[in-house]
Amino acid sequence: MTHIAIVEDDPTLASNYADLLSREKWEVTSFSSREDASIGIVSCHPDLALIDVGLGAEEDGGFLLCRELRMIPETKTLPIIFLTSRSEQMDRIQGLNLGADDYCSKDQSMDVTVAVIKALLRRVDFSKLPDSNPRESKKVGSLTLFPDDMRASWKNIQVDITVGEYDILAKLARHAGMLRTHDQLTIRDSVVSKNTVTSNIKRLRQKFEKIDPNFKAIQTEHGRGYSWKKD
Amino acid sequence: MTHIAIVEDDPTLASNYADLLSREKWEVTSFSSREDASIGIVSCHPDLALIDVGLGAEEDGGFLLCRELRMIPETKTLPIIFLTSRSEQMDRIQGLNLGADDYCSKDQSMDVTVAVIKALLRRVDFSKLPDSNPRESKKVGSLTLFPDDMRASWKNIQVDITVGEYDILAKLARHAGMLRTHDQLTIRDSVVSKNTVTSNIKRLRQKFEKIDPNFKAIQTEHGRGYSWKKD
DNA sequence: TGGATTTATGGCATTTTTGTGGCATTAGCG
DNA sequence: CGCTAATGCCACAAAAATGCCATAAATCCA
Repeated sequence: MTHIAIVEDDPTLASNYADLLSREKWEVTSFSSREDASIGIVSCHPDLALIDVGLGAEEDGGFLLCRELRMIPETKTLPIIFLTSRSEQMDRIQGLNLGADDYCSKDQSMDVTVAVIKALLRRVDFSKLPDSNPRESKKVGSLTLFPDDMRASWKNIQVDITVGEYDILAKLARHAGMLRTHDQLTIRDSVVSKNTVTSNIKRLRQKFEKIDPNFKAIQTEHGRGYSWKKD
Repeated sequence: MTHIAIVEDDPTLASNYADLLSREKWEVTSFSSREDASIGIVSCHPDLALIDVGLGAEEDGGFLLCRELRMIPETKTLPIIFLTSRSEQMDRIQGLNLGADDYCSKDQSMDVTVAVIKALLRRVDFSKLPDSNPRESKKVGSLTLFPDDMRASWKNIQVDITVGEYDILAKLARHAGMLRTHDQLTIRDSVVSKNTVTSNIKRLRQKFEKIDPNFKAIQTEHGRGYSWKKD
């Protein structure tokens, strides 16, 4: 699954973007400060980063972050798109010169942002070698997540889960040991009933137990939510 | 030397751009009509093309050209930047959906254009692949692809497929075993024609099954996309 | 311990996604 | 210009995924 990082300090906007991108079936990780982002992005290695230019107190925290990321080997070539509320052309030039790939005005429709992201992802994809790309995977104890195709395996046995299930599983496992509330595990709009999460957890457990009757990694924290127990 | 193609029917503008780009030490080739460009670009294989949207008599000759180029194997992944005098947001989305990489308004300073070009070149450069000869036939299990004439054979029996079908087949088979999303299998607009991929998959399966009733190499991964199963 | 609340479960309804055949439109070519 | 094949589009069918509900079980707290 394509993984996109958002760096935006306005919580409302951040969640708007998160919603929008989730709807495109992309995995989203949000950061609200430059400090969080520069550490987090390196460790969660997203496929693309969406960065608000006017981040933090400084007028151009986003630019600083971009410069920073471009100096770190792991993120030297990370596709970066700037979000800007001001639409002066200097911004665009400055951003591009710092090593960003493109920019989007926050004033326009978010459809534009999606189109820009898609175009950039396509460009990056064009140049992926067919064979030299081993399937990316993330290991959390006995669990292995394969974001590329939204699959998972437990003790090296492939578990046959659906995309919705993967979504929840990934959210749990990515934050292993930490509590995830119902809301945090909800896939789409928060309008849907809470049973949805419950149902998916149920199905996940069933599928894992079919492989390993002793499976206990999904822990329910009564009244709070769920968590993934590292083994 | 980086080689850039300009497609612009206003001679004054064309020469302005040519000057500007030459100043960046880039080699420039200009075309003034869609017809010239579609032939010329294929044969002079530039590193990037700058295309005026309002090319020729039609209001959107540039779009037509882009679509054309995206269907020709040699220019399928050519970096394309649109030049537009109108700056409506629909233009940007439409252009991007046609497979372009970015756009620039002709109203702004040309410095912006240069910055955009540089950003795109940088992105392409990040991932220069040791180009394998695209003319060589490629074998993937029982399947053999012949890029020259866009044909394919299955167990040494020639399958009579069309270019559009070849396109999708190649994308699937070249990434054998890996998931290809709907978006990845289509170059053009994914909003208007979502069934296009489905239709082509359908036809491909039909044609392969006619040869080999047991054909199962195209696997659908529900909610994810399709993949080619190695045999 | 008992009642209130939260979570688990199985089954079923709904929604989403994919497959199929047919037809309309378009591109390519002589 | 007109013919033919390719392509895209649509409506409906089939399959899969997802959400919902009633009820059972578990947990919490007074």
